Amino acid sequence: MLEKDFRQVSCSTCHQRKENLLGGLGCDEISHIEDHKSCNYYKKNQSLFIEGSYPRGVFCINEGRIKIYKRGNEGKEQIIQIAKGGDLVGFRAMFSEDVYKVSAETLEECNICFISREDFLSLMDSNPTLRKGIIKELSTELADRANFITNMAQKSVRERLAFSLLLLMDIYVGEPINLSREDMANFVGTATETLIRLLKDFKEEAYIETHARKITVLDRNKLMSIAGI
Amino acid sequence: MLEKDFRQVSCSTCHQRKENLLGGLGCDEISHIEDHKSCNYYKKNQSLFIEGSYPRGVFCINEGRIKIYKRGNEGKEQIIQIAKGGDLVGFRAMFSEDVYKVSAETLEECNICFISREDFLSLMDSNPTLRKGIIKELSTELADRANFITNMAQKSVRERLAFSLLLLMDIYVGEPINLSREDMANFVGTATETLIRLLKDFKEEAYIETHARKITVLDRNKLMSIAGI
DNA sequence: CGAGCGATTGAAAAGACTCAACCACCGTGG
DNA sequence: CCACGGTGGTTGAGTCTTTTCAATCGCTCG
Repeated sequence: MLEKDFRQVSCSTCHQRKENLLGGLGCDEISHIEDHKSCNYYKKNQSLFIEGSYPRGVFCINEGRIKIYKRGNEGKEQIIQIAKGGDLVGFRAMFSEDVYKVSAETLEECNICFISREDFLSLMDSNPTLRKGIIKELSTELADRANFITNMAQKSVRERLAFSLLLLMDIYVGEPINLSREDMANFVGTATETLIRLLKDFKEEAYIETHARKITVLDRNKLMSIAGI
Repeated sequence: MLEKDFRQVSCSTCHQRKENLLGGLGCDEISHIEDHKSCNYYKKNQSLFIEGSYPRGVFCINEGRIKIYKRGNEGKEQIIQIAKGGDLVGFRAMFSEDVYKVSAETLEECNICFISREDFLSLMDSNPTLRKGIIKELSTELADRANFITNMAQKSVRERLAFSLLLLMDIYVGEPINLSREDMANFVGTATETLIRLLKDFKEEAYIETHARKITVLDRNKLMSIAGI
């Protein structure tokens, strides 16, 4: 269904760009990126980058969703974040001058542009708006992660699931949440079986409904009260 | 013992500054800060800032340790980070143009300088080195927190305790770890009683020794293997 | 010396995980 | 067209870690 979009995207007309961190660029800057970026189609479950490799640039998601995750000692994934169209991904490691500490993989078919490290950094040097946007973004995510840590440490799995479903609603706007049970468990931070049992509870209590793997939230307020918001 | 340091500190001779993010400042910049900063002595358990308030500047710790924490729904603290002499604290919320999402409180007697928001931001505008340092710091902490989240989600309390003790060794260099059991439990993310029981285990297995509340690590390697490093 | 807080211990309960089995759907190849 | 194999989803049962609640201890500070 997305076939029409799976081709070279133009930054100058890209609606995603206008809303994201690159929204404040000038015409000359855009045309420079336009000439230097590459634009690629990704299949489901394809890797963008993996933990331990060196960053070569940033990914600008045009269409599709990707998971950012970290592997624990037993190889189990912990999903840290799910990014969607419009999000910039992979720039953190570039700044820390270190290898990636997380991995990124598509959750569905994606269309993603790539801007090289050099181009992006020089853009940042010359554009204070972009710079401030990046710093603000980093700071906001830092606060999000402090919250994530606190949730992990103090909330029950049931509470975390409610919280996660609310987060996922903002990532799957206007469509049902569509994640494998395993990915969802790795996002909530629990075992797949536990996740399934709790989803069943929520379904029986009519907070959500499911069609195959797809989940629709029916009672947002109730989930908020369970999550403790 | 620290009485001698509890007075006005000079940035130009401050050893902490030379090692931290402000190490790359020029003479004129330093003297400007020198004139505008304030320097304060804090007692133990004093608050630097609390969640929900607006940031008015950054704190530069000259001496002493502070905890950065977030309160969960039941009011329980989750310690996100422990900062020590030389660390800059409280600048993240300044960039996100939002209220603090965490609180900060001294763990012991401290000597802390304060630089106003305006001074710090103008310094950042004019000094690319500082700017890059800040961005790098934010990125590094983001990676640390991804790791923290993964630990919380996947490791047992025993493993997390071993990991936390190793982190604390780097914060209490050359002296025993000195935290209340409750603070330590809130750092590890567990109940105080559970923490105490596990400390007892570690003591019986001779990985650590304790004198009153103070903890000395005896077998670093063993802790590393327990933590899974 | 007494109050009170932090530290410690014990016992019971609860939450979550593991393991094992089963089901359901889907695409493939005969 | 259908049997087959495989993956992902679901369920059950038992176990174990961790929490909770309650009680005691011990030290420090007025």
